[in-house]
Amino acid sequence: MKTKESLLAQALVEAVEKLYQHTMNINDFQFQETRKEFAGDITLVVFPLIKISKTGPEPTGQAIGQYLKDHVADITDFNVVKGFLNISLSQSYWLQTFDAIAQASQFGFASAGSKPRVMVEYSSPNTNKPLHLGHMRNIFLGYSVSEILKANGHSVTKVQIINDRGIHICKSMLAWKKFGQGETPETSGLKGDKLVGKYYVEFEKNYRPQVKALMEQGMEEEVAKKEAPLMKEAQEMLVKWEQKDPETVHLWETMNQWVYSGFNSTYTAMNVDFDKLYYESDTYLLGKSEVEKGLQQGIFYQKEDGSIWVNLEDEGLDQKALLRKDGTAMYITQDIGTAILRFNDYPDTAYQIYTVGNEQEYHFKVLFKILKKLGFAQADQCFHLSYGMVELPEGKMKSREGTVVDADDLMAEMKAIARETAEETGKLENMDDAAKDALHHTIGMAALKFFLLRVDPIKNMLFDPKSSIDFNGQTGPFIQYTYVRTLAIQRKFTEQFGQPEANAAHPASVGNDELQIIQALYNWPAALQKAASTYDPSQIANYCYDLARVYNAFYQHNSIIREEDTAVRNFRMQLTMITGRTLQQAMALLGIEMPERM
RNA sequence: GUCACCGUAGCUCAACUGGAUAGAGCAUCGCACUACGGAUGCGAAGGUUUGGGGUUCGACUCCCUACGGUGACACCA
Repeated sequence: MKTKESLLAQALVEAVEKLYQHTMNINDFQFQETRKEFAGDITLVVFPLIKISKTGPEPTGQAIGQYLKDHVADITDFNVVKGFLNISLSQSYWLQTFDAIAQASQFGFASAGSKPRVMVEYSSPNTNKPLHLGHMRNIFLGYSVSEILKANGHSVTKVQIINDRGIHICKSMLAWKKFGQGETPETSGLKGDKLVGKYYVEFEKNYRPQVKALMEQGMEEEVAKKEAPLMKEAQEMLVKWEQKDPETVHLWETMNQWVYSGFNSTYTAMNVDFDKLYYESDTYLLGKSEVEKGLQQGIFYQKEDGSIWVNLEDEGLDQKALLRKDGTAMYITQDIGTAILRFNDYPDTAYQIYTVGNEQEYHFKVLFKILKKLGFAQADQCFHLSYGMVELPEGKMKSREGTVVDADDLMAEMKAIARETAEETGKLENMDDAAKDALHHTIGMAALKFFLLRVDPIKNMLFDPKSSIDFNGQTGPFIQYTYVRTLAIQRKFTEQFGQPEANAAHPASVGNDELQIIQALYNWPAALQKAASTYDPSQIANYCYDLARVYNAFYQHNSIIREEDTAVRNFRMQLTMITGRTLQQAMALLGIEMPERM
């Protein structure tokens, strides 16, 4: 396929040479989309050229426009408005472009493995709490970015690090031991992660009054938090765990299994997956030894009390502790170990992308500098895919404030709304219950994923549970509906006229609505590339919405099956099919499935 | 206190990275319609892009400044 720019390139360079005796590279010209209110398919911004032409923007535009029109067959017309040269391209150019798009089975996708391997980390939950709305943004983002990078030719390894170690786990374990009376997911009917989460809350419920009581006796809050009997017990448990006390380790393993099976069912419902899981309990020791190695090499230094530090003041950062004076690992220690382990596991990895909330920007800045100091060249390219919070109207989402939106609950709610809406329309009467149920889930997830992904990741976003998520307008189901309609039309077309021919002759001329669709399809590769280079799925989401909207406008004003002219009818059918295909392939990059009916 | 990010219609979000008259959806009002799938389409109304300076042919975008909202600055994770 010839891009609009490449169509003009040669003649444009020539034009400037002949008219102004100046040699320019095609990349030096500035193009943009022509605004709707003007005639044209592509616009050259002429302001930058007036220095060369030594005349005003108008005459420059006129002169270049005329030259182009005279020398490029596919340019039918041009106009100059202020400093903008609007160029109109022939219908035959657009028809050829459409043919090229239609023939590519995965238009816009780069061939697999043509770019280096990238590792994408996402989700990475703690094992003491169920997944909530904040995780959902993380998970959908990470999954989508992985798919987008694959579509752009990268090999991708999807991973997560599971924070299965530390005092927070011990809190759940302790509370379960004290108050659980042997409760299990089987006996309680609770999902494993919910059960463990319940005992985490239980711990806090009993722990807080203890702290309060100590403070009332005149103890400082800091001290009271450490001295409360429950906390001391939890600390003892952590020590026992580190000493590999069999009973403690066994309980830890049992409760972790509960959590993992709970998480897995949530991941299945979300339709996301991982290529490899990393566990903090496996990586923190490696982190420790790497830090010690770094100390020997003089990259880090040790204070008198025995703690190990790195000095990043040269880099404009601070000093940072890497290992406590008692020799135990910290959060960053573990991350160092994990990163190194991953580079060892997948030596062809060019860099890692960490999908983690923006509150950890400093942490990752530090981490990448440390990796660099340790001699990992990949550190330069490592990227913190930082995203903003999902805020609730009443205030931020923080588990301690008790305003979490649980992931499983929310998915169930979305599904219920999808069911209601579907039943109102009543189009699914001859579908069996299992298929309906799966469909409602697909639609509910589309609404949810699209809602979370259509916003620029770096921005904080708002989720209002009361108004919930819309199914009309700029939404996932709107796009699904458009897709489903393209299939319905195709079915009916086939009934009446047989399979649509892929290479049917084009009509003599096509209307503006049709051109709009071709142009929207043409824009897909650019949207995909931008999404990949900026790690931003919202580019894909907004593209899908645009394409669906343009198609719907066309559909509303033009007949397809009832069109009598065979060539026109076939062509419109082709447009319909390629639109559907593109929507389906694009939405897949957001992790959104397209149903056959809805 | 220092630093980072954000601030666009009543609300939720866009704006091709410096380009034309800042665009969509929701909500409001009004149309279209035997509709090939109406979870639709068309239109109206809604904006001093938080305020104030600057840079230049041209600023939502870059710089400075004030204000507002987040967040980070632990031998927490």
